[in-house]
Amino acid sequence: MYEYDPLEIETKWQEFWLRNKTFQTPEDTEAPKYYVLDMFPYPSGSGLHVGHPEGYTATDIIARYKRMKGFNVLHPIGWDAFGLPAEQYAIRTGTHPRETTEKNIVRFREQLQMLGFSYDWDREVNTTDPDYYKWTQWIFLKLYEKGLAYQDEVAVNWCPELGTVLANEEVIDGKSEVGGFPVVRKPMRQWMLRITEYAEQLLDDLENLEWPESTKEMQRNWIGRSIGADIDFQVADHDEKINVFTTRPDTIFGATYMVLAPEHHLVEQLTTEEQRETVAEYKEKAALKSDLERQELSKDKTGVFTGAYAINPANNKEIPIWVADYVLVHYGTGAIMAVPGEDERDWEFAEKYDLPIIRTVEPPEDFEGKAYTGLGQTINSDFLNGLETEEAKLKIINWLEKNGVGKKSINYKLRDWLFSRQRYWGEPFPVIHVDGEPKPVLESELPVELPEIDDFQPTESGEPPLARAKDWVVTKDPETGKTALRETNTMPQWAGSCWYYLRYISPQFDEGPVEKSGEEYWMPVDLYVGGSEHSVLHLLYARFWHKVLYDCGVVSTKEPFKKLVHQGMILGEMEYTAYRKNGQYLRPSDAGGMDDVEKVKLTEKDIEKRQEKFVLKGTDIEVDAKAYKMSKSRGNVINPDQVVDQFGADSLRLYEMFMGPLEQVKPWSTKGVEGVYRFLNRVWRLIIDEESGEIQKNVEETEPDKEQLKVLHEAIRKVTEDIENMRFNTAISALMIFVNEANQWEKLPVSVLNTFVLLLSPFAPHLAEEMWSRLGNSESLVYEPWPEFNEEYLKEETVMYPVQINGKVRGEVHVPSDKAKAKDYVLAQARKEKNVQRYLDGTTVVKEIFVPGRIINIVVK
RNA sequence: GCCCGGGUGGCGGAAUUGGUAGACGCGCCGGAUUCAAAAUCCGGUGGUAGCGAUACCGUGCCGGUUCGAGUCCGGCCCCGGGUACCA
Repeated sequence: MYEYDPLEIETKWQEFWLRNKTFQTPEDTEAPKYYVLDMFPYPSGSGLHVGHPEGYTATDIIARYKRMKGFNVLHPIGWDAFGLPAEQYAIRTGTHPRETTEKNIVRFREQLQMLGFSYDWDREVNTTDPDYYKWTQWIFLKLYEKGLAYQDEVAVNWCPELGTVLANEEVIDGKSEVGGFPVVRKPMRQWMLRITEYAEQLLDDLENLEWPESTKEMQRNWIGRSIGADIDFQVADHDEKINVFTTRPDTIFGATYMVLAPEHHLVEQLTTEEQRETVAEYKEKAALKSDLERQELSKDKTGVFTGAYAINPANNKEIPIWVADYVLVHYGTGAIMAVPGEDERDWEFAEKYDLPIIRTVEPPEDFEGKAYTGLGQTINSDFLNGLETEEAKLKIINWLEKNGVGKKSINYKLRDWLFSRQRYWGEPFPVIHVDGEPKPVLESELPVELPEIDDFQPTESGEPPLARAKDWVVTKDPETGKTALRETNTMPQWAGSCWYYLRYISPQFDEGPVEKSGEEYWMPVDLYVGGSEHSVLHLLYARFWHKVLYDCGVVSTKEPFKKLVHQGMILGEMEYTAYRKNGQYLRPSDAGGMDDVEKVKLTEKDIEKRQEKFVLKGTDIEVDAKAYKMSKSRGNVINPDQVVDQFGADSLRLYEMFMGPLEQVKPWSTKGVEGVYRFLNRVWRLIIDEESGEIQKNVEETEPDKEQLKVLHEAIRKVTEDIENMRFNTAISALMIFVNEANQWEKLPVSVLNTFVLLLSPFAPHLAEEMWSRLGNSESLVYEPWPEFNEEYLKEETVMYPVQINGKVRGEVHVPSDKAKAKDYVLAQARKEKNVQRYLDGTTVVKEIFVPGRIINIVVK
C-alpha cells in the first residue's frame, strides 16, 4: 500500500528547502517587495504552543502566495530571548540563563522547521546575542543624546517577590502581570524614557495605519489626550498660585473648592498651623496605601482641609483648599478646581464634607442624577449665562488669557516609560557613573556585555544581581581616568523587541542597527501578525523608538508597521460539566460559590440541547458547556508535536486556518483536525493510486473540458480573493469543493491538477511539493507563478432566478444566459412557473421587481 | 461605569452593494463494501406538519424602514476583550 504518509514527505521537503536555501531572501531590489512579519516568540521551556502556529501559518501562506505573485519576500523569525522565566530558573537551579535560553531556542527552531514555515533561516535574530544588543544599547545612547532618557527618583511599582520594579502596564489590579505577586509603591532611582515627548505624534499617526480599529482605539485611550485649560488660582494671603488643568473651564463659576493631591508640592506651605497635624497624618496614610488598596478604597472618598483658601479668578470668591487622594499627583498638575455640580467625584466629596454645590449647566428636564456631566446651557455663571457648553469654553478661555490667569491646554494620560529593571537577564545600560553623575559609554566600547555571575538573586542590600559582579561594576572612565561605577540596572524585555524588525533587514551589518539601502527597500513592514495582548505595550513602545530613529535619520518611514492583524486565541476543546453536591445535581449558576461541589465531566454523547441550554440526556439537569483557555493546570493543552506526529504538519496548518476567521477566538477540536486530514488523504488519492503508488490511471495529458475549467477557475478565483483578504477558512473550503467535484470526473487533465496543486501549496506546502514533483515537474513549486483565473470559463449557459411573490420564494426559473438580462422575457418565464402561477391566481400584480442576475419579486394584492 | 468586538443548525463556521439563510467541515442517521470491524464510498440532515408536492416557523429580544432585512435604523438582553477616581 502507498498511503498518504505525511511524516515521510514532510521530512523530505523540509530537508530539501533547508539544503537548497529555497527561502533565502532575494538580494535584488528589482521586483516589488513584501515584508511579512510575525511577532517573534519568547523561547519558553515548554516549547511551542498551538497558538503560535496560528499566526505563523497565516503569515506563511501570505509569504508563499506573494512569492508566487512575483514579490521579493522578507519573511524572518527570531527570538525575544531576554526575560524572567530563564532568570527565575537560574535562581532556583543555578543554571545560567544563557544555557536555558540556548536550549529552548534549539527546541523552538526544530518545532518551527517541523511545521514547514518558509522563514529565511539565515536572518535569525536573538535579542540576547551581544552582536544584537550592542545595537539596542546604541539606540539607548541615541535616546540619551536627545535627552529622551533620564534618571529620576520615582515612586515605582516594587514587587518584592520578583525583586524588581514593574512598569505601570505590567501591574494588573495591584499585582504583577507575571506571577500575580503583590506590588507596593517605593521611591527609587530609575531610568525613564520620555515617551510623552512623542504623545502627539503617536496619537496622530495612528490615523493612517491599517490596524484593527479596536487596537488603535486602545492606543488612543492609553495616550489619553484631553483638551481643556490651565488656570491659576491665587492662594489667599500667600504669594503662591495653584495651577489646575480642567477640561471644563466653562464650569469655573461652579468651582466651590480646590483639591491638591497629597503629594502636591504646595501642601506643606499652604497648610495652616491648626491643620498641620491632620494633614500630615493624612499624607502619611495615603503614602502607605498600595495600588491595590487605592483601587479598593476608591469608592469612599477621603480628604482633609488645609485651612487655606484660594481665590476663584472668575468671581473672586474665596474657596477652601483641601487635600484628598482622589486627585492623582501624576495627572494634569496634581491639583483640581472642584466643580461638584458638574463632576460626580466632586459631588460625592462635597456631599460627604458638606461643601457647597452650584450647578452651572442646565440639566435636561428628565435628569434625575446628582452631578450633571453632560453638555447644555450655562447657568449661574455671570457673563457665560445662556451659552452652550462649547461656546462657553471658548469665551472663558479667551477671558482667562486676556486676564493672564489661564490658557488653553492639552493634557495626556500617557506617562514617561519606566525603563529599568533590577534583573540580570537583560541588556546592561551603556552607562557609567562618575562622581555620582551618569555618563554614556563611548560608542566604540559597545557592547557592554553582561558579566558572568553565579548567584542571580538580588544582593542583601537590595541591589540588582549585577552588583555582585564587583570587578565588572568598578571600572575607569576612559576619558578622565577616574574610577567609575557601571549601571547595575538592566533594560526591560520590551527593549529588544522595539526594533528587531529592522535587524532582520541586515542581520550581519556592523556599522549600525540597520543598513541604509536595505532599510529603504524593505520598510515599512507590510503585514505584521501577532497577539492582541501587545496592543498597547510592545506596539506603542516600538512605534516610539521608530519615531526616534526616524528623527535620527536611521529609518526612512514614520511608522514601522503598515498593516497589523491579531490572531485570535485558540481555546481548549469544548468541555461539558455537570455539578453535583451530596449526590444532588445543581444548576451551574448555583454551583459557582459553593464548596465541596463535585464536577462531573461529560462527553457530547451524554448531553442534548433543550431550548437555550444543554442538559443531561433525558433529564432536566443543566450542564455547563464551555471552552476554556488552555492551561497546564486545567490539563487541556494541545501539544503541536503530538498533532504533527498523528496527522502531519500540513493537517495542523490546514486545520488552524480552517477553524474560522483568523482574528476570532475559537475552541480546538480534534475531530476537526481529522476532518482536514481526511481531505488531504482525498487529495492524495485523487492523484496517487494507493495500490501501486503510481499516478492514477485517469490522470492524462488531455485538454480539460468546459465543466472542469469552470470548477478549476472558480477555485482560482475564490482562493486568490480569500488569500488577499486573509479569509483562509473559506479559501480552504473552496479547495475542498474542487476536490469533491474532481473526484467525480472520469478523466483528470494533468494541467488542471497542476494548477490545483499550486493553489493548495501555500496551505499544505509539503503535500503540494510532493504532488507537484510526482506530476512530473522538476523544480520546486515555490517560485511558480500563481494561477490567473479567466472570467470566460465561469460563464454559465443558463441563469437561475429565484422567483418571489411578496418577498417569499415560491419557485425558480432557468433562462438562457443571453436572455438573462431581458426583464420582460425573464418575467414572462417566471409567471409560467407552476408554483408561481398558483400564487398569482386570482390576484392583481401591483409591482414587479427585477434585479438582473439576482432575483425576481412579484408584488400582488 | 465607560470604550471596543460579537450573538446564525447538535458543534466550528458560510452568506458581494439589502436579493434563495445555513457553503465547507465535524457530528448524527441510513445504505454499499467487509466473516466482522476500522478505513473508504454513496445518500440524507434547521424545526414543525405531511407519503409527497408543499406549507408554516426560523439568524439573541422588541419595534421600525423596504417589494425584500442575518445584513440598514431605534431601544433592550447576553457573552468576550480593554480600561477605570485621568479632572
